[in-house]
Amino acid sequence: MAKKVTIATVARYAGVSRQTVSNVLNTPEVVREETRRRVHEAVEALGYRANQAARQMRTGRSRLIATRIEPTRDGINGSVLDRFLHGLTEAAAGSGYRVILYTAADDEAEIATYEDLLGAYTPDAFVLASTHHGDARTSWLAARGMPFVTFGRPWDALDAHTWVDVDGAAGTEEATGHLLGSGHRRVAFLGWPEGSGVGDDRRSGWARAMAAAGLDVAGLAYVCEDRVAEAEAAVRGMLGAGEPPTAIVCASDSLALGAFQAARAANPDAPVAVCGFDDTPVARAVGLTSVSQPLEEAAAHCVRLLTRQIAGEDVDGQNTGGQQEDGAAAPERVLLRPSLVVRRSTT
Amino acid sequence: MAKKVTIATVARYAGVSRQTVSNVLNTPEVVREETRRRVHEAVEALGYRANQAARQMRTGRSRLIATRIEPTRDGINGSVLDRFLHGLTEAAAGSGYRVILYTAADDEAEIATYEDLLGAYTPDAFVLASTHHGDARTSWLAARGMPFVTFGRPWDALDAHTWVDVDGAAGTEEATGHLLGSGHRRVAFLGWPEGSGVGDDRRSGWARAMAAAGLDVAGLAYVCEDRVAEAEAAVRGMLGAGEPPTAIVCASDSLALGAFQAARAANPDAPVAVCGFDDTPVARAVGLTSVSQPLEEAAAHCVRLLTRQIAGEDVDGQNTGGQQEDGAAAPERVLLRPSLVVRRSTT
DNA sequence: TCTATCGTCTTGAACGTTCAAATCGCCATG
DNA sequence: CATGGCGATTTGAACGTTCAAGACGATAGA
Repeated sequence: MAKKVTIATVARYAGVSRQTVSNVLNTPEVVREETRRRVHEAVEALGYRANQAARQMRTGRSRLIATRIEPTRDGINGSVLDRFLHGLTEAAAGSGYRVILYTAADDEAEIATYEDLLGAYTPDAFVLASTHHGDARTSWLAARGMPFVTFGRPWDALDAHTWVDVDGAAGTEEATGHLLGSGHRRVAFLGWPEGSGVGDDRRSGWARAMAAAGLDVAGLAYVCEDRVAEAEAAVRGMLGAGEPPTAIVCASDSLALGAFQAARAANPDAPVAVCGFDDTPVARAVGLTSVSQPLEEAAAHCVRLLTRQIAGEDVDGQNTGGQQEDGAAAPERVLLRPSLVVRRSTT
Repeated sequence: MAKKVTIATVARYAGVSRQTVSNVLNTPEVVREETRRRVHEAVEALGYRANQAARQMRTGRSRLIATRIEPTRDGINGSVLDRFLHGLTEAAAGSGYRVILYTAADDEAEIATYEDLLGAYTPDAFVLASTHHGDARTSWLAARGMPFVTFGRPWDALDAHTWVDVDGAAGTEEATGHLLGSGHRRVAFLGWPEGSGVGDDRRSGWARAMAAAGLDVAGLAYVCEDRVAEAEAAVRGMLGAGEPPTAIVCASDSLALGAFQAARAANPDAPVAVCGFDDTPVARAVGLTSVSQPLEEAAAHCVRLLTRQIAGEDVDGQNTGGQQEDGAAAPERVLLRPSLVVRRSTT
């Protein structure tokens, strides 16, 4: 059972003091090159790794990023957050951070978890997904000066805090444009009931594209809950009515799958074109055209913005009040453009 | 900015010493009831939370469970591990543990990550999924005496270490039995190429059920890669041949979806019955009968077995060699029974 | 030559917790 | 009445790291 290798072990091996080893690892520029080399050799030879707990004790930094893992949703779109989580873990590791998970049934429970986590593991930052109107979590964290980033806009006030999001409207706009380019004129939109930021945003992209083409959208906007069966029923009704659309842009792959099934049932040979959102495995499997979010990129931005916030905390006194010359004080926003993956459901 | 609340703050507030506070929290039985009450009040009033880093320094325990998050697979079945991960996070929280994530491209990279993690964050245990023949990770961890559990059997030697798994064979057996009960006689199996533990296991359940019913399986076992398109092609061929099956049990929902599409295309009015595995969102959405794994339960068992291993470590010297009266030394195995979710694809 | 400065390295202290040992009062036992 | 033991609590030390301050020799400026 090999004894634990501490900084003292390395120091003895290299014939220097503890602090010199620490300096080699944290502030190499203050130590002579030859010494640095010797210490590195010792670290290598002994397989030394800085103990995170001890480091945290002294510095107050845990190099941990906390985020919530959601219960699998009904729908098909759950996989989006999982891909994001994977991207986050990778990006974090690239910056020397690890991701620690928690669950919470609702916002209130989540805030209780914050208190727990902050007391015990003291993560350096939080990543919040699934933002919504009147989100209580962000203000709680902001009030405590905790660094955090949301993946998803704060739908109430865009400049409230740092966030990363994907431009859903641009996605549906591109999808609609793609259909218009194929000759479609009656392009419908199947979305969620009004009031959800994400849903309303996606609808607006469709409306914008239609308007730009000089087309009337009256009677072409449909609404239902985010479930396959409901979408299927809705589209069945839509196609049986007087002047049915020839293409449908959907707010999610769940809706799109339902629409796709209804379309094929109504006319197996030349079904109505259907376009989904999120490019989930199902869309790939079924051959559904869909809007794809750059999740890995979004996750990388989250980590980048967080590390910047954390670093900014160190020089706290300077940022508040003075000229924000370095811009570290102003919350940053990143809006990424999704891309359209064209498959056979729109050809 | 409220000062940090430490054990010393609580001690002063309650008029006792540090150690007494520590005792109230860790070994309440040694402290007088009245004192205990006073300390609890102080903890409550000040919102005290034990600092994990400091605790870890002293005890060597981090109360962290490390597990890997996989890159999203091609298929549809990725959601299985995500549900498991969610269950794991919840179960861990229930036992006072948190889940910390890492990624790794392959086994070798994963082992490198172990060294990193063990040096820095020193998790108390690991949970490994996606076990396979000749898994190098388990022996590495075992050699270092690291507590770990795999979700998935060690396919080489069942008694090698502690594991939790779902009885895939029982699942396909039940699915096959369900189809036989509906009057089907020519029930085919569509699985993965031989050599994967999971796949071979699932095939064996089907074979068992067929044998029990006295049916011949010659020419009824099909094989293809785990992709929707390939399954679709395979089943198209199958149904065009001389004596086609009337029902197909599949090793995954990906395969089942492909089979389902081919079946409906071949005969929209009375398609061949199809049964999948994993009860993924897609199966739910499309109406595919599927075998459902009790993932939350599996995760809970993992945590239970881990905490037991961790606790067993403390009395290390006693367990080795002596009579294993308490059984803590022998690796435990848990095999859970999946359940069949019947939907319209088999009626 | 004396002092100041710089580069390099070392020493003591502290972070918050728990372990091990010591203290103290009290009661039972010989 | 001395001794021992027990229950309840306190005190000192240690975990491994980094910060703050200091030491030491060499070089430069007055």
